[in-house]
Amino acid sequence: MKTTIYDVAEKAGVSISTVSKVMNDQQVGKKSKQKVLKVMQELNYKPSVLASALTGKRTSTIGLLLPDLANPFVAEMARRVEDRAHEFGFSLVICSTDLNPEKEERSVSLLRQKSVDGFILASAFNNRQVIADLVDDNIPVLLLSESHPQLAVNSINIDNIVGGYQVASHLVSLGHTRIAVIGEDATSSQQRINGYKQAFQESGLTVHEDLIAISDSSVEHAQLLTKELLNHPKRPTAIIACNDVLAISAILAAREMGLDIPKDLSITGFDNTLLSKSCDPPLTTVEQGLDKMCAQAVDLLIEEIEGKSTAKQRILVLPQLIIRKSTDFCPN
Amino acid sequence: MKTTIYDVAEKAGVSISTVSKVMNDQQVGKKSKQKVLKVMQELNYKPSVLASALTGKRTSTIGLLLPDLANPFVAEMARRVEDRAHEFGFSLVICSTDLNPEKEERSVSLLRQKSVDGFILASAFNNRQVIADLVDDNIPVLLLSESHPQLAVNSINIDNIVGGYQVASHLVSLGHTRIAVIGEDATSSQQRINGYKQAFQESGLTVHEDLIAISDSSVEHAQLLTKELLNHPKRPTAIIACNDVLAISAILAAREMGLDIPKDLSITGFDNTLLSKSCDPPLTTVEQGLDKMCAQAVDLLIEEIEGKSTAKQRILVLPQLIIRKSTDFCPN
DNA sequence: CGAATTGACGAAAGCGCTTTAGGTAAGATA
DNA sequence: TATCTTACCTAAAGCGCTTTCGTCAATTCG
Repeated sequence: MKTTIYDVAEKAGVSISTVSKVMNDQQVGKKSKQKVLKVMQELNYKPSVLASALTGKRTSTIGLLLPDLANPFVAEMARRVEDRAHEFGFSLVICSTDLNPEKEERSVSLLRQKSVDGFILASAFNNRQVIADLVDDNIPVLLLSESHPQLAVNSINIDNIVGGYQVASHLVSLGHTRIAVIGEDATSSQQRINGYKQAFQESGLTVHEDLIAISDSSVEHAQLLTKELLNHPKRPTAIIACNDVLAISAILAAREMGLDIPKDLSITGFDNTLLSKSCDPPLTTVEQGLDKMCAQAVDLLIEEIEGKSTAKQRILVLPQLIIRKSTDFCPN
Repeated sequence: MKTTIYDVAEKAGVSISTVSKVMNDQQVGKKSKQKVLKVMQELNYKPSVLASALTGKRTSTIGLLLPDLANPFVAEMARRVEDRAHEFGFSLVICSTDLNPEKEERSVSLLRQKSVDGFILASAFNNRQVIADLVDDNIPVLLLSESHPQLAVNSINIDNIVGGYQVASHLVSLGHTRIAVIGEDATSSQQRINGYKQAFQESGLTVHEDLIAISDSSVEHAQLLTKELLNHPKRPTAIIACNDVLAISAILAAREMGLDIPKDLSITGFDNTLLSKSCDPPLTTVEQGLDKMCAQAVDLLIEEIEGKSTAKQRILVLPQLIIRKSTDFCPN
């Protein structure tokens, strides 16, 4: 039998209200307070979050929704969010959505039943209606590394357009003109692609829409798409992948076709994950200030949860190009 | 204001007990049942997990503790556990412990306050006392990919000995007789090394203890050790690394010494991570059957949570050798 | 046709906590 | 001494749900 507030009250010879007040730092006589604290110690009493949440207090739990926890970049983000959340005594319930709008809805609905205090939607979240409902119902939400400009929601993001622009400019400066892109069905990919297009246009190059492919984020599919891109009558000399995992898939596919990276084909990633350093060759990629972003995200959400927040914010962080060995001059 | 069971009851013209019974599939007259269901629909009523848990039901939440969510291998595990848990309507609260016994304790304590239904301790968990307490308090626990033979706890693991044996046998069958090993200071490495020794003895080969090195798991140290091993007066023709990261470090080190993999030196990994496919050359390694392990883990834990479980089990899963390009016949 | 059985339903207690309203004893005021 | 304040503390209601128990009407049987 778990020890309850009643056990403490009885053993300390006070009423449960007094015990409750001690726990919540409300006015209590010094003597009673000491006694109660001592008994709590002795009984190793831990109040039930369930019960206290039922009476209107927080659960100190936040729901973290992300596309796929198995994606190293996403996992890294989750870890950082987790650390910051723990600092405030919050825990994380994590759900992978696979970018599937129904899963997204189910997860949010489930977590709402479990009374999480707020949500962080990280990396990508497609079901806009669900977000809107959350906002309507006054449940704190924050978009991390994902944006829905239509919605009045706190969000914190890297500037994906700049990121795409940086990568594309880098390749262009190496002499590439036929550059393929492989992205995911997510806003961030779209924005990165837009940046790429801008860089192209600025350099007076034409964008070939048939060199832009959208993967469903499985490794197999990405490889398939890569091969298709490389079989294009006028084979591209570089591929911009919208994240590191896609980039690695592309490397594998290219290698299977007998191509040397970066001699025959330059490939760039995005996110600067662990993978990008340890793969062969190490990836040229884009670093997001993940650490700061995640911390800020948690801070902002918790502020909103605790009702201290002012107006909604939309924060943009600037990315940074990291040049490694997967890009080289355009062959011939 | 969230809609509660009272709202439903009132609108349906029945008592809250009837509504509750409908939700819990207890005997209720057909007419009332239809009516209640309809009203629940209309009001989009979702019962509060908090409230129902307070009256003795499950929270349908399990605590997943792991060393570091940012580690891709661990994250992959987490994802699989998550998927299986979701199938049963359970969610996951995830905590990284960094193998720090105090963090381990804090996390468990916090999650207990939040009334999770059970715990999965994955990959590694050092604070044995905490596990013992959990067992004493009859809270379901399961060790995944980690074992504490002293404790009567459900656990599920790969058979590391067999894994080591498979790898060593493979190399022996390729004609190698001087095989070095590089592992970490962990039970799993020890067991893998034992398997290697068994394979050697069975083949009538002698184990040279001076060809076994233990790395502190930093990439640099692993490379240093590799070089030392390769500078041994009688240079080994193969290296067994106890995980993929170590294997890749070894590859890099060997390459720096001008050796060709696998012509001059065969190298094997362990875990069959993404890395092992994407590195050059792709690693011969050992697949753990993660998918099945994780699913089984969840199944077992939930059985225990629902009280359907019989005795505690200790399950060993057999690993599978994956032969890629990093191993070849013994030179000369 | 009366008695016994059965099924449907609701009143109410209880889960562990917070919070409000109110009571009591001690000290302050005059 | 009589009246007012404070300072502490508690009883009790309430959060949203489950569950036990009792009531009542419909059904069955002798």
